[in-house]
Amino acid sequence: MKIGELSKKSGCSIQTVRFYEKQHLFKACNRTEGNYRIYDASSLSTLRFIKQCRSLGLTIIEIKQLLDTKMNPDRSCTSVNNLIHQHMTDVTKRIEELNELKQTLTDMALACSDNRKVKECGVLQMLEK
Amino acid sequence: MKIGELSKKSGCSIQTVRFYEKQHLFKACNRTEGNYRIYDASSLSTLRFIKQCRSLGLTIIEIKQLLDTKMNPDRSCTSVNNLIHQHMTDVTKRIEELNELKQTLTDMALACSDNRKVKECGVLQMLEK
DNA sequence: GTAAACTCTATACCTAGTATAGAGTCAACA
DNA sequence: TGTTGACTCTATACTAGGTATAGAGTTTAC
Repeated sequence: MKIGELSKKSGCSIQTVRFYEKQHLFKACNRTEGNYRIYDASSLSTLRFIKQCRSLGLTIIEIKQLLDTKMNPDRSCTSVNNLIHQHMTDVTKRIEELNELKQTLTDMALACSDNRKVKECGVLQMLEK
Repeated sequence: MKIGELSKKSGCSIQTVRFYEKQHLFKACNRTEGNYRIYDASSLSTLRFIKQCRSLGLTIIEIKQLLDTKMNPDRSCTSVNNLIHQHMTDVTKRIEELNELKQTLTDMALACSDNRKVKECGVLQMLEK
């Protein structure tokens, strides 16, 4: 199949597919005589794998490592587990940070109301500190 | 004071200060004969205001709007309140997304353990789907 | 006088794409 | 056979919010 079909089936845009190729994440198996990229079913499943990883927030470098790891089915999968655990830690930390931020924003919102003037604005006063 | 002192007092790096200037967020009041930027106490408080806003996750454009608003002390501060409320909505949404992501990662981590081989890896199997 | 510390501009780089421009390719239809 | 439209190609620029140089000039202290 050509890139347009792959794009539709995978849900990645054409530019994204070409971008992944430039990042050495994912390569077309062949080209036509007119220089069009050609993909097969396994290209599609790799691209779906990549998409799934991206939706988890894994970076391109991490996905590259996972794809490398998949090339050696008999090795230990410890690095995969470590990656997921580390990522969970990061996400947990980020959630905590955002919860603190939300609290600050809530306090800030309570400090003012509409119908005030800029010079009396409780939000701006909090931002001065 | 010169940029190094401002940087230390504000906690923003020198490059960041110059970057904000290039973004028309913040300008040195003067230059020395040798073309060094000169700042005063009000520069410092503005920069602290900017830093505070950034720590809340406001964008540079939003901060620019806030700084503009502050120039007109007698106008209504409704836009400031709206900005904070919108930002709270965004943060809340992001927290929800990250909580879902965390759940997915947790399920994934449970699907495998160390001491398995890549071809048996529960994480990789989940990523294939 | 000179060495160290500081500052200047300009440019490139980062992530993960997105959005063009301008050219080439291919299939269908008249 | 010509041509129209859909598709694809490469290359480049842009996004946000900085960070990190290179190479030059300035200031300060000894």
